[in-house]
Amino acid sequence: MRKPRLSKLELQIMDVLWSSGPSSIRDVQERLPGPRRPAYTTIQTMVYRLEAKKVLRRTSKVGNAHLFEALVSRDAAQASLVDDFLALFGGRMQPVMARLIEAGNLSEEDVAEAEKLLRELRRRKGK
Amino acid sequence: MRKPRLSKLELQIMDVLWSSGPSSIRDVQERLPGPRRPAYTTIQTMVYRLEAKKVLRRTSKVGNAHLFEALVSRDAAQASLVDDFLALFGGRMQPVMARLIEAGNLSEEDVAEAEKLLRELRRRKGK
DNA sequence: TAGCATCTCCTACGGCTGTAGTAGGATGAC
DNA sequence: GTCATCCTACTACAGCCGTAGGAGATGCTA
Repeated sequence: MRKPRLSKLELQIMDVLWSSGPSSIRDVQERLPGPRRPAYTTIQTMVYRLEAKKVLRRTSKVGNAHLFEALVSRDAAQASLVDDFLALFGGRMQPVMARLIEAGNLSEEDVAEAEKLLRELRRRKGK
Repeated sequence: MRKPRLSKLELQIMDVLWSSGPSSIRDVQERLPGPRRPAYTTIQTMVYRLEAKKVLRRTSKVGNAHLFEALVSRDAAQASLVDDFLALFGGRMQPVMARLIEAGNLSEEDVAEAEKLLRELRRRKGK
């Protein structure tokens, strides 16, 4: 599976598919967040392009409307996102963490959670 | 100061200015990493655009070459980067951390460092 | 001062993203 | 059956990014 490289709007669209399963264009458009929601045909264009990129595909029809489902997992897409992001920082985590903490985005609970995950991972690997 | 929103190449260019101080276009082009380095005029175009966006400015001349210096700090640029990145995850840190750890990007040292930073921040704020 | 190297400034273009309109086919309600 | 509604498929366009070439000015060197 190749790297997806999805934009913000593309991710929002995929989020609907990941959360709600196979959906029509209308479904996607209506479930998009915020008051400044793009027009129906805007979503349609993006969905068609995602289809061309094999990020999603048509499955079945309901009435004359197509349903679309994700071909790329949320995990895979997020992994690409993280990779690209890290590359911007030269792959070094430390400045990233520093920025996250200074911006107040990273709480003590987050760090505690991270530690727990790390311990689990080590245990799994060590075994 | 507005949000910079710099692309990968723009960041690489700014990195030279942040690291080396005022530089000519030739300087920037030669200090760019990797074997697939863009042409001189490509860098020039990007620099001109960064100038139009007020991310950098001309300072002086050496011979007939202009020197350019950063108007936006590395910290500010990185902060924007982090903000945009977090927005893609809905602002929730937990999935981000999980992905970082699973990808093996986040080491125990990184987490320890994060804790230290958090403690410092708490101390500074608490006082 | 003649010539070469270097730099500036302008122009161009293809790809991607976000935006949306239009034409026409299908569906459903009456 | 007819009409409004909904959906599809296609087309268009502007902005940004990466890419770079060409024309002409400037500066260095012999």
